[in-house]
Amino acid sequence: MSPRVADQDVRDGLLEAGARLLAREGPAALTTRRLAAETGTSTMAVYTHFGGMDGLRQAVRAEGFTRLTGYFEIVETTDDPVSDLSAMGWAYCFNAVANPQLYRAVFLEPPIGEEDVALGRAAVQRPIDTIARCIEVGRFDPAEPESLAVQVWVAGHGMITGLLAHLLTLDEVIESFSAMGRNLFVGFGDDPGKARRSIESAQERMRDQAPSAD
Amino acid sequence: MSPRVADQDVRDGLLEAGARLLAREGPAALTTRRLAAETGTSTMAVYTHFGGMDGLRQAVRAEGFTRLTGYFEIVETTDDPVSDLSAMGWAYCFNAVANPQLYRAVFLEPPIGEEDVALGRAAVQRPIDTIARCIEVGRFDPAEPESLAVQVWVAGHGMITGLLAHLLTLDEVIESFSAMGRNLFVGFGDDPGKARRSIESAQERMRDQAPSAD
DNA sequence: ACGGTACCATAACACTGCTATGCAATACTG
DNA sequence: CAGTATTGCATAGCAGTGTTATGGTACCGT
Repeated sequence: MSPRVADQDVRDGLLEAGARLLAREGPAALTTRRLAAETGTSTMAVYTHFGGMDGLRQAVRAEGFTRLTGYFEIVETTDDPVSDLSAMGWAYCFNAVANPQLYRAVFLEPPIGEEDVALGRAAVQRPIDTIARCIEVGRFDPAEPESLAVQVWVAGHGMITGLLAHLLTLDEVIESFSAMGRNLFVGFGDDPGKARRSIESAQERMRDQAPSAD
Repeated sequence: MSPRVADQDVRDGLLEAGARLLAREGPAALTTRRLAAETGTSTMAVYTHFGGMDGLRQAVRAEGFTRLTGYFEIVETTDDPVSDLSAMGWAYCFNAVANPQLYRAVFLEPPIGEEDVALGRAAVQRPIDTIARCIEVGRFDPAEPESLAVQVWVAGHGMITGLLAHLLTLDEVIESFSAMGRNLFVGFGDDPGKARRSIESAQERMRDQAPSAD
């Protein structure tokens, strides 16, 4: 199929340039001719490697998922799973704020293929495991971790998209983040005081992981 | 400025055709030439009336806000403000499911002009008033209604966008809708039993307001 | 009735994704 | 090792896009 090494180089170059162009100049900059100029090839390379712009966008989308997984992994596991979960929430926000255009492409565009949905669900596996741990140690009442994860993700995703559309300010997001976290965690069964302290400790843990423009 | 009546007719025709094309065939169908063909004029009409495609898209956006306001207004005010608030949540979802492309254009695109943000905040005035009523009658603890409204909107918006991106299923949305509502309302100070009953009554009230394709 | 103005139809420009064609270099095959 | 087959990309072109410049035309105020 793809025996030569140089082919993979061109493919990776297009993917890297695509993610970079999208992140820095927005979706309008993601054109075949621009990609050809950036990678020193021609527009046809996009078709041989991705079948067209839609295919390349889908690949960039997958790249965004893996980048998100990376953000989740910088959160270390402690003996306070609620704090870990909150920290992942902040990591999620940092990823979105650091790469807003990529976040848009990944989570707001309608999926080209169904395999993207599978990729997305795989990316949130670690938060789901953390929620399961919250249940195991008795912080949350027994429940389906996936069901709780949906609520947590909805809260984070809703805040991020509201922020990206300029319908919420950053201050509102920060305030709501803590408030919604408390309300949800207490609703899940956690003690109000413990929930508040876990959320604050997460904020402390993530303070130095400030978002850096990519 | 605009003395003749026919001018307004052309403007309204473009706007109506724009909203219809966007709703039925998606953003790709929203082109100058297509609009010209639909309204029986030429591409220049878009420029005289809206200054370009961006201006027309912005106008369609505003149309989407007013349509949302209309959905809120079909919810009658009762003596249970928590039920009213939940019913508006369902109305919000119905609007989004009935006009997904319009919802995308209104709430997911980055705002062209800041006046759109003001329009959006005006559209959610009625839910905010309802939250204020929840506080007045003692169902919610004293708080800034806007602060609580942000959390409610974030929950609804997050679920809708997750649904539109095929990252959530309709079943997940319906389940989460009730669960998040309960968790948030109880966090706001409501009695768990009362919250549950109000949400269920809202679901009952809105049962016949099923979303119809536009 | 006439000047002025606002509106729109026509045509063109630069740009987009995409396809057909051909060439060059690689990989298989005897 | 020679010859062929195949893969990958460069070139050029097509149909489509938003936008602009240029006219013409119908209206409005006087």
